[in-house]
Amino acid sequence: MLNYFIRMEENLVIVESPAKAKTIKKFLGDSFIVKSSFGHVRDLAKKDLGVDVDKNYSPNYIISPDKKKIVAELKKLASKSKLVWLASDEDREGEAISWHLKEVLGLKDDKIKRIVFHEITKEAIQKAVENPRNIDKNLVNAQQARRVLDRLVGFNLSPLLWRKIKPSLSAGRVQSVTVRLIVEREREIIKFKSVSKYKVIANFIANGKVFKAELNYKFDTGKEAYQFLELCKNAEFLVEDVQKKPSKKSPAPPFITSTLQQEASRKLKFSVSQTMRVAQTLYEHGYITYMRTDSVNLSNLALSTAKKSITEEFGEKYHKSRNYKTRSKGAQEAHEAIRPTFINNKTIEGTRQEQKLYELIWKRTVASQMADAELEKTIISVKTNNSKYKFIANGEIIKFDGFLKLYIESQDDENIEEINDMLPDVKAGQALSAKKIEAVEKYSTHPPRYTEASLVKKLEELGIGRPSTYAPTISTVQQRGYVSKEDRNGNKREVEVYTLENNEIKKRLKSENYGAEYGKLFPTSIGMVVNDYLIDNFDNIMNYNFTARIEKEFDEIALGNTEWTKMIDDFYKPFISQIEDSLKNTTAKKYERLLGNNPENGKPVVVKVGRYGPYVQIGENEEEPKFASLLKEQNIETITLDEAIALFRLPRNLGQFENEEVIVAIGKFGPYIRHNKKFYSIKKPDDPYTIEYDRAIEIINKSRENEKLFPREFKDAPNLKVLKGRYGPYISYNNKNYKIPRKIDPATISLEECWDIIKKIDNKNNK
DNA sequence: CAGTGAGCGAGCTTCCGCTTGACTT
Repeated sequence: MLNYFIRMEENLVIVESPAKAKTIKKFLGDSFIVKSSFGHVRDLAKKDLGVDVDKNYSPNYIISPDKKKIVAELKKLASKSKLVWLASDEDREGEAISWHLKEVLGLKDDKIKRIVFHEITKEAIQKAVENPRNIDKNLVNAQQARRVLDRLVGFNLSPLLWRKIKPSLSAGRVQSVTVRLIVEREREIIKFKSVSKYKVIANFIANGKVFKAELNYKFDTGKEAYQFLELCKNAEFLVEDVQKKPSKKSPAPPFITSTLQQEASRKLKFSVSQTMRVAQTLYEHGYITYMRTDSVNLSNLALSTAKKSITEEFGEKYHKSRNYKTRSKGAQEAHEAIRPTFINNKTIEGTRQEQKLYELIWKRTVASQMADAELEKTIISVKTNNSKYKFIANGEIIKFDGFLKLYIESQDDENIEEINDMLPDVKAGQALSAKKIEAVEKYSTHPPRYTEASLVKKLEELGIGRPSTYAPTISTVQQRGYVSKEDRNGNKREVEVYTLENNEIKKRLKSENYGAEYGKLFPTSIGMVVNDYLIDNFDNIMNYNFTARIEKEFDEIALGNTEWTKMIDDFYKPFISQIEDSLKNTTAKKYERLLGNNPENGKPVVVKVGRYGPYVQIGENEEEPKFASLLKEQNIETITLDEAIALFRLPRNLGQFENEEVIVAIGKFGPYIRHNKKFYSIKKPDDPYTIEYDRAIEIINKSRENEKLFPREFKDAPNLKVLKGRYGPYISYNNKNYKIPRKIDPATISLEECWDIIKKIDNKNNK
């Protein structure tokens, strides 16, 4: 068929991912060996800057330590092959991977062929093999510029922070702007003042049907709302206008990395990293296409199988072929959208999580090829004879469900308007009677804090970061202590409700929860300090458009219009003088805030940020000021005087037990009792501020008894033991270990439960 | 990992993007 198929093993094909290698092997026959490089094989040396800024930014590349083995293997195979096909992805990073491979394997130009394909089908691969090209050095240079710039920024800014703020901190083009987003959102929330307004909803009756309509005005006070209801007592309600409008909804495009992360978060409550882990498994099993992509493109094969699948299951009317266009900034489109490899497989074998994520991908992919939903929207406006305000009723009915049969995209927005499904058939001029009219006090809500997934959405909109880095970036900013993912208990408040019913107005108070947060990203005190320092001194790099701007310059390099070293030089010269200037002339603002005076002794209470993080100090310029660290969930910008003083109520010394002191305090992992160098955690409903001596001893004794239980043995199973180890409780059986799930208490676990766990884990491993 | 907050200074930390293991509990 092809000239290259001459002798066994004359061709070596190198791709980036081993799963891809496996698939391609099937399409290519015996004369091709297909191997993977596992991504980049070389990177800038890490021990210093890795770039010689005095020698025209010459990069010092070394083979990454974890790639030494694979490089040696590839070298050996390459030397035995006649041709080496470099088949890494068709984008900036992929081109660079091919070039680095050519360099480290010492390959001459006439021994390599550069090929690319966007989908893994026999046709696409054959076409690629028939159309080889050379390595695009301009594109490689664009990658070198990207790499070198990130290194110059990161390895100059970070040491500056070590000097000015605290060791081991970090800064970079992506992470620092990520932290900025979270800090600025938090400050908006701190500034936000919630106000309440009165929203009026009427339940009208027409043609024997009840429907809801909202007043087109919200009252500022309960008094005004009350006065309006008074007017409604004897009012006539007339239909002023009825509008009917056809409308339609279209399905969302197939998944890319960021949208998969968002939907898995909203629909399945997966964290961003969890989504990627599960998707990786699906990919490795061949169930889905590659999961790190920014392309919404579907292969022709996928389009035709989706069509077949939809027509067979729902009928021809439900199918509509669609090609989506990628709209995100800086997309490089080396892959397809994330879709099932075989669209006729509705379900797969695997863990519950794998099945759920697969089902989500399947539905989204198929729905994207389905017909629009056809709706009819109705708006009825109702006027009264003694007020200028009007009631508006919104109705929406589905005339044809189309893609909605399969998939509805979730929204982040929590304030969804009330919409009637079917409205009664009323005519202009028709009189209505009001069954009930209610004015409810509604508080405005602050801008929402970011979740991991909504942060990814924002980063993608700004063109910052890549599909392969969203999850790692989120974990980096948390590891550095700039951001933490937390839950917050809400508070209760009472809202006023005025109800007009049977010509009588009643007032009542309704209690509601507000301010509860789940899995939201909060900036830490140190995150805020570092952010402010960077914005003060490096506003260019901290600008949300910085990445977009340099991306344009990388594009010029890729087109061959700019020398990459020239672009870097233009950036570096002013940047390094900013760095030198900051080293000499700046100090990070010492954060200090006076909260007030301690009511007990009148001494000033101040929040500060020190070497070990944020703390409160009582008494200044004294021989012995008192210190206390802020709790994990407290922030220097929001802590109050009362909260600060409460910190000094701990540690508490409850007295002596067995000749050792019993101390209660709050540590890194929450409240604890310390006794004789051992720690016992205090769990709710016990409270470290109020717990008494007797109860503390009880906790110590209970924990001791609990310890005595281990190792637990069962007389019916001599080679089975329940143990507690470094990573938590586990079962040891026939020299194999099995983790005990968190929801099962190892102190009371039964033998049957042990067998269950063993069976489940063994089954999973055998698959 | 459990209690620090002065200052000195050895030696360490750090970036973004491409990809999976090896961890075993």
